[in-house]
Amino acid sequence: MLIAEVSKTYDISADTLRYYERVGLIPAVNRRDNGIRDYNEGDLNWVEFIKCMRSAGVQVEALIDYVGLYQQGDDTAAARKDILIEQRAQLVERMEDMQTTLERLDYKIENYDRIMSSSIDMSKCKNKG
Amino acid sequence: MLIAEVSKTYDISADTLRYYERVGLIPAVNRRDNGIRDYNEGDLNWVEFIKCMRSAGVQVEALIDYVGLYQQGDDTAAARKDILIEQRAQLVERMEDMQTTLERLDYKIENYDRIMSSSIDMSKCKNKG
DNA sequence: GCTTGACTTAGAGTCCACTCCAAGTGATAT
DNA sequence: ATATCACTTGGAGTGGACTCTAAGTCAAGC
Repeated sequence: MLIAEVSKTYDISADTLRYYERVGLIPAVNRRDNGIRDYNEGDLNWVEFIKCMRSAGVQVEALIDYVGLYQQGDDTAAARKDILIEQRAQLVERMEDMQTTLERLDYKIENYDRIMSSSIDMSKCKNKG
Repeated sequence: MLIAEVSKTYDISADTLRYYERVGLIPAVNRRDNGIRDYNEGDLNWVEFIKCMRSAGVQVEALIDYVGLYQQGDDTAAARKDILIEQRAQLVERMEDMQTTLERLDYKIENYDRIMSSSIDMSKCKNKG
């Protein structure tokens, strides 16, 4: 699959796909004889995985480390797992912060509901009075 | 409360506190006669609110808009509420992405557990055989 | 009276993660 | 053969959110 179609399929710009490969966030992509990228299934799996991780805010550097270890072979499985566990922990922490903020936003929004409905009541009184 | 103590209390650098005020992310802070910031309770409430929002990734610009409206008075309550609702929606969306990624990480970590325990079994066999 | 230390400002610099640009190649359509 | 178009590269530029620097003010302690 050419980069344009990958870009469309996964909604990632071609520039970003090239950038991901350049910095080692995905392993080197399969190429045609003329050097043009021709993503195979394995390449697409990486793209999809990285898209998922990035959409959750997992840092590029952690993913680069992960991919680097992956390319060094099976011996690195334990180190790779450690990276995933660490990233998971950070993810959970961020989600907890977000949950706190969500509750606070809900509270404030409810408060605005109350304020605004009471001001409507007052205007009704005015109109009536 | 002087900026140094606010910085310590809320774990936000003095530079960041000044930056927040400069760009309008919090309303102008109370000052002593000589111009030195002396945060009162209202100021601290803003600091705490902004810290909470930023820790969840709510964008600075949305918060600047919110604070701007707040300073324009009660007429802006509806617009402020709209901002909160919009930010809440974005927050929920990000949390959903994160939930998806979390599940995927859990799956991969479990997978590493399986791979690695099977490789331990093999080495046990080796040692025994 | 001089040093120390916390504060002030405007503005420059940094980091991350892209995003864009210029110059060039190579296959296809007219 | 010439234009079009998608692709290639290295490197420069951008946007968001800080973070740091330089130059200066002010109050307290020796």
